[in-house]
Amino acid sequence: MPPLALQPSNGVWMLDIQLLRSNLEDVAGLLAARGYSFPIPEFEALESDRKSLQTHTQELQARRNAVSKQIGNAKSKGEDITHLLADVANLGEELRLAETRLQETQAALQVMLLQVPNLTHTTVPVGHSEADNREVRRWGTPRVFDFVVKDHVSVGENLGLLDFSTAAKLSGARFSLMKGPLARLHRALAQFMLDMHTGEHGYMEAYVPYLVNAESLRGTGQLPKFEQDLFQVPKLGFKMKEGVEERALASEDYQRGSFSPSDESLYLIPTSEVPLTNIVRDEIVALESLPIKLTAHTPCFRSEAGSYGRDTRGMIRQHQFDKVELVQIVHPEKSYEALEELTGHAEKILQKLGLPYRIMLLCTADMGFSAAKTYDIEVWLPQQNTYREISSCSNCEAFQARRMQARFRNQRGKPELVHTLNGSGLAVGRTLVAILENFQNEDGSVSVPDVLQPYMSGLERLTAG
RNA sequence: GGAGAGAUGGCCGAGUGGUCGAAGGCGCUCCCCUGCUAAGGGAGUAUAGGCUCAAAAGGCUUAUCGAGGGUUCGAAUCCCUCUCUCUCCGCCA
Repeated sequence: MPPLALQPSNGVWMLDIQLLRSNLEDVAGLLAARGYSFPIPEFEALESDRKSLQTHTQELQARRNAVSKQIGNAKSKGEDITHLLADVANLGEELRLAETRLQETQAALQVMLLQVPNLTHTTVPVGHSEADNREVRRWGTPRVFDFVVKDHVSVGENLGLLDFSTAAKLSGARFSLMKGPLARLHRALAQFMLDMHTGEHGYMEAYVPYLVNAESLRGTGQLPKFEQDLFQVPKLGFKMKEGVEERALASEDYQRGSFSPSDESLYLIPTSEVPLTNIVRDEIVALESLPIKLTAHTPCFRSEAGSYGRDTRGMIRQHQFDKVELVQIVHPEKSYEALEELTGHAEKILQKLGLPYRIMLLCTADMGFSAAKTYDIEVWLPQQNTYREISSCSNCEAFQARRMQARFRNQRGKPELVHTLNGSGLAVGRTLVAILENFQNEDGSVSVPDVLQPYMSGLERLTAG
């Protein structure tokens, strides 16, 4: 294996490193509430190593810089410099050693800290499982059926518009094939959502890459911890890549250690939150440009390695699904306001479609890695006789911003981390499931929600044939 | 895929081994002068980290000229690898 590039010395920290140093116990307590046990002794040991190594290294660097400056001066005056050179004879080796050890310690610290999830907001209920999530409100009344309701798989397959066995032939389990008016309804949903968010809610539509690099995934928090959930794509063809590496490995420069290979893979996006949010990575945006509100309709790809056995039937849990995403980049003081607003934007879609739902405030145990506070929107599924997640709206506060170094210039003209939010507005596949189940008729047809009919050339029902 | 050129601070742009975190210009901020829709003069103006300090201020210090590595007492400058941008040719939805 060629040597991997080490992290930059001023690394990407996940929590505010200052906060961690000064309030270690408090932070660990908050993390414990969300089920993460922070390794305090290991951290303290690494941190104290870091401190002494860094001080020592910088002293050596300062000495080297001073002597080098003297040498420069002496030389320009034509003075003898041999005694100066003797001065720093051993400095080089000592410095090299110190730098290496510092880098290793920084890297170890970074590996540890990149695993640490965000701190939760004070309004988040402490809990141990999803059972402790708190229902905030409900909208709509579930329809009363006077016939036996079918699940979306039966509805779709009976119409001949949904075909899982062919999808399995093409790709394997957890893929779906939609046909005819059902495929169109799926497309109509995405169009409708985008039109609402751009036309009514003030988001700018974006078309984004579906393959992103590791930096982007690190920025939004999917890497390094959740690589197993992602589909990875080698950047170069294997053959080409091998050729390049063989040549490189044989080269004199590699032998000397001055070769750095580009072995970066790309990853299929698990959500367009990744490309949308990373738009501001390594940027300092103007105060006046906030809030930045972005939306995109993209496919999302998840390998979901850990979840086999759950929702095996139907379109609920797929390796590929479409989603319309909402992202906001906001001033830190406005982010909780923005979370309510963004959640409302997602709700509006369900209201327009006429699908009953409830809003759940997730408890500490059930939240995503990067989130400080999350509302899940759950849509009513009559066949399951329950509400199922269709959207997740989160305020990540400065967590992603810190990883991304995404900042704005505050009123004093100083860079400050932005806050980032994201939410599904909505998951298109699951919305389609909800429509198939809630709008099914006794004869097996499915009514098209009023707001979607204009996108379907006025079609009012999905019927067999 | 082939050939070539490039990447420097908010922007433009100089800088081929030393006192360069980086000339000059633009922009921006503050001050002065002048006074009518302008101009002139002066000062300031990167980011991140560490140590110090009760804290702020301040002080000391380190790193950063696309990224990583190498050579050197010393690298924006020399060498290597990678990434990206641009121009021309080819190919292509």
